[in-house]
Amino acid sequence: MTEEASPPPLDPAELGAYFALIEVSSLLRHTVEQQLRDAGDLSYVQFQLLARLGDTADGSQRMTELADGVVYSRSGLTYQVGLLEKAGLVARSPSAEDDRGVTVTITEAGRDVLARVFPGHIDVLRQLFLEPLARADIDSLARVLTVVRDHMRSIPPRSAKRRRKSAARQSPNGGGA
Amino acid sequence: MTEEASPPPLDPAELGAYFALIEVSSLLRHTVEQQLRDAGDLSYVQFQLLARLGDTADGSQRMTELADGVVYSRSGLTYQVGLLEKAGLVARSPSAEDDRGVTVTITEAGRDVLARVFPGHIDVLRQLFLEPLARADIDSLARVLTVVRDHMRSIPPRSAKRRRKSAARQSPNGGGA
DNA sequence: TATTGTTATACTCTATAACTATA
DNA sequence: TATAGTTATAGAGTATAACAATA
Repeated sequence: MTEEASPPPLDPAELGAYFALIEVSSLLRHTVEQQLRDAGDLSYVQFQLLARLGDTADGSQRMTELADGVVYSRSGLTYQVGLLEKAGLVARSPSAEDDRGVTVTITEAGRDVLARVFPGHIDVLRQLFLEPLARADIDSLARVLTVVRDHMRSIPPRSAKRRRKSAARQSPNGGGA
Repeated sequence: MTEEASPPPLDPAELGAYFALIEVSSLLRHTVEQQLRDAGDLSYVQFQLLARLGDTADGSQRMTELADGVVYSRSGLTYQVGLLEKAGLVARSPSAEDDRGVTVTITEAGRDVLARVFPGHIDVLRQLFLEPLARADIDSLARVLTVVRDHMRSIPPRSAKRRRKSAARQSPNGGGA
C-alpha cells in the first residue's frame, strides 16, 4: 500500500481548470454567503432549501426529497429545517400518504425572505461571476459544467454506503431544470 | 431599508452555469475531502497549505503570505498551522528580517504526507471531474474560469474586510439576537 | 500608530449512532 | 426487516475581538 503507482501528473490545462474552479467557487460562495446573511440572515443551505421549496407548485416537499437535492445527512437536514421552522420560514406537517413522512412547506414569511434576498443575490452573481464573461463563455461554461455534473451524479456517491436514499429508483422530478 | 430595484432575472444559460458550478464544486470538494482525510488525515485547507509550502523553493512562507493565498481569517490560519505543527508536518520559526513575523516550513514528514496523498487526489480529479471532458472542454473551462478568477481577484472582496482599525467607536448597537 | 501573529471565545455546521414509529 | 425522521452528542472549522510584541 505504500507503493501506489503514481498516476501521471496533470497537465497545465487540467491543473488550471481544477484550481480555477476551486478558487472561483470558494470566492463566489463566500461572497454570496455574506450577502445572504446580511440581507436575510440565511446560510447558503437554508437559502437553497427555501429556494427549492419556493420553486414547487405548492411550496412543499418531503424531507426525503429535500435531502435528495441538498447533499446532506438526514440529521443535518433536520437541523436546518428546524432552524427555518423556528424562524417561521417553513412549517412542518405530517405527510398525508405516509404516516412516517413529514411535509415541509414554505410560509408567507419564507417567501418574503426569499424575495428580499433574491435581488442582492443576483447582483452578486452578475458583478462577481458573470460580468467578465461573453455570451459564448457563459454558454460554454454551462454546457461543460453540466456534462461534469451529470457525470458526477451518475457515479456511486459515497453517501450511498450507509442508508441508501432513493438513488435506485427513477424519480420523475429528479432535480433537473 | 433600501428599496432595491429588482434586477432582471438571469437567463437559463446564466442560471445553468451558476447552478452547475456550485453543484460540481460542492460534490468535487466533498469527495476530495474524504480522500484527503482517508489517505492523509488532512482537511482540504491543510492540504492547500502543505501544497503551497511544498511548491516553494525552500518550503517556507510567512504567515501573511499563506493567509493571502488561502481565504482565511488570521486566527483561522493560526489554528490550522497549529494543527499541522502539532502533527509534525510543518515547523514554525521566527522570521529573519522581521521580528514580528513567523516563517512556516514544511517538514520531511509533511512532504511525505503530501506524496502519500497526491496519487489519490489526482485519481479523484480524473475520475470525477476530468473524465467526461474532451481536451477542448478542459481548455475552455480553464480559460473561462481563469478569466472569472482574475476578475474576482481584481475586485474588492476579502481585502475589504482585512484588518480594520477601530476608529471612533460608534455607539454600541444594542440589538443582539 | 500600524502591523504581525496569537489567544480566548462563541457559534455554526456536519456527521454518527441510537432511537421511535410506521410500512 | 426496512424506511422516515428525530435526538443526542461530539468534533471540526471559522470569525471576532482583545492582546503582545515589533516596526
